[in-house]
Amino acid sequence: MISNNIDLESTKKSETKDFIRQIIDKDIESGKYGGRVHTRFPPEPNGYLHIGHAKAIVVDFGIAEDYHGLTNLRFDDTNPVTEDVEYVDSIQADIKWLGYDWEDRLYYASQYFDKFYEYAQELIKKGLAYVCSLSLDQIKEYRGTVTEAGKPSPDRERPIAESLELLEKMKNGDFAEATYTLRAKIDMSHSNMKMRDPLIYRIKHAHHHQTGDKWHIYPMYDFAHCLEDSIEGITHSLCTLEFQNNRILYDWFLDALEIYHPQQIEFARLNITHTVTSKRKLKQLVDDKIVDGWDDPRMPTICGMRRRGYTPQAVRNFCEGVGLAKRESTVEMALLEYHVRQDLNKNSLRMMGVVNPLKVVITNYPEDQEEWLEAVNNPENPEDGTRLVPFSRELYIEQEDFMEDAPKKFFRLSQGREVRLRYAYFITCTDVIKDQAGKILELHCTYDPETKGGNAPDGRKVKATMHWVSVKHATQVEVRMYNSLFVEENPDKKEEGKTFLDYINPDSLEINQNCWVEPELAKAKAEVNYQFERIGYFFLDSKYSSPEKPVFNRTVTLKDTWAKIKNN
RNA sequence: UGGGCUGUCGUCAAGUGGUAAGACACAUGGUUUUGGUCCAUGCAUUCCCGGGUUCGAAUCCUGGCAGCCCAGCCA
Repeated sequence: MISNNIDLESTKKSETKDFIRQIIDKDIESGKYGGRVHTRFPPEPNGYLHIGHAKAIVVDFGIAEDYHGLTNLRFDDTNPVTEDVEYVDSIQADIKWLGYDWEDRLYYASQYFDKFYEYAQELIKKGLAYVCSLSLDQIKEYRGTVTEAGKPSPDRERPIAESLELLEKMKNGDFAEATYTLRAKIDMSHSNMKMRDPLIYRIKHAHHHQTGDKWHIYPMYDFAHCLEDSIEGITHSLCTLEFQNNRILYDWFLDALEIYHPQQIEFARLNITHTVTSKRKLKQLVDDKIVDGWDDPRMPTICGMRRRGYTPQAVRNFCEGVGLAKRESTVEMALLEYHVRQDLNKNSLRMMGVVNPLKVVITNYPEDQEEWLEAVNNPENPEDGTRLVPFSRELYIEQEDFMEDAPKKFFRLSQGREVRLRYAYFITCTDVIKDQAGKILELHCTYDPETKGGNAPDGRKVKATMHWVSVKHATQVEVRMYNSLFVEENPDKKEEGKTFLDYINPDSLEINQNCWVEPELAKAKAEVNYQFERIGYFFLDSKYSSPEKPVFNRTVTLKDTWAKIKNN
């Protein structure tokens, strides 16, 4: 009885809702939108999606899903000079990869351009907008500052008919860029700068990837976005904190036009330590060839994470795990890695591969003999079955797994010490063979035939189990180890004269050419996550790997308790 | 500086007047043919600071302080 109550209580607490879901609960209760929940994900097609967008996607699609609502994918393509179809394709691919579906609701802001134009005319007719002839610099000057009120444009009281006519000419391409703008007539002394007669249209003689050369004027964000949401019947327009100042305008346009009015709700964007997510900075990493492209496995882009071997489920779990609130925050990279490991532990195939080989000769094992030993593919999922791994006289083990004059806490191989080779035998190191310079060339060991499979009939124990591959049967592969791109938690931290590029980690990529894997791994498939036992999770590189020369990306390391002990 | 928003463990984050959830990280033990996984335990006498209201305050009032956003014909 008592424990039941405790369970109930703890369940309830762990399910507390974020502030947006609380708002939606209230809206549903009050019948605000007839119980509907309809969100949208509105990227501008001017760059690749990154982990920050992933959170927005999980928020937009996830919330709608929770309430059995809908989510539209809408390209907010109101500025043709920065946008490109290249991005509309990649963005769709990335959202699909994350596992979300907008069904037939793919929209473009540009498909509403005619409607926007009508709304603009209506605003003029209501005396709420005017065509302004101020130059760029003048507009800036007339706007005032945060502490000083602005002053009205000389065109502010332009007759309605004249504004209408001028707007028509702007639309037809009769004027040069930057000669005229359409502005909302609001309040030049408003304490919120956004309200000081914001621009509605600007002239751009630009080719648009969707509408071609039809338009010579393009709408500004504040005018367009609320209308897009209104036209699509969005209920909750979720966006990031920096738009808080814009909400007043969002509401103003919809009220002025007296049309369907969704509500904008802002939440904090996702920041992660040891990386950057600004479009400009990511682009610079690509342009300066610091990384291998937008999909470099070190990039926080969705395509980068995909190439590295992160799974959609891990990324989604992470995004859900970071929470949804209004406070600016930076999540530790460790949390992302935790979710990646969590997913991969359940869903990866265990294999054996040696990254830094050290040759071992089993001196009492017959030279011409080989055995194929059964190994479990995934102890977390018996359905993944077993495979056979070849064993023979000459093996490779990991250099790190042998130490001369080993300390007490080192459990692995050393002279005179016995360890287990996973799924194979107990071996004992008898001799260390070195060259004249004292460099270790190989190890001589003996094996105990009684311990086949890894258990001693006499019940004796060993402290370590090590991975290995048979030299004769091994395939050489390339393995790429990735470390964080930046050495500083916050690459944007301001030290005098430094930029984020000064905190690039010189060791963010280590390429190992001389790695050896078991036969099953030599046949590794693309898009499958593997665990190299005791090392980490790996994924075939989509760019450089080939059947002749497999290239593996390290997705993430295994947690390494020994590394901690060693470093103390 | 005018306005908008935010300050709860190292990092996220619940909490909505009844005596500080949870996760990651960290630490310590146990299990283990991966020093992985898993399991157990510990980890904020205190919520940016000061004053007030109250039997009772992270929650209410008040005065400070700190951080972020806004002065693109970007979104």
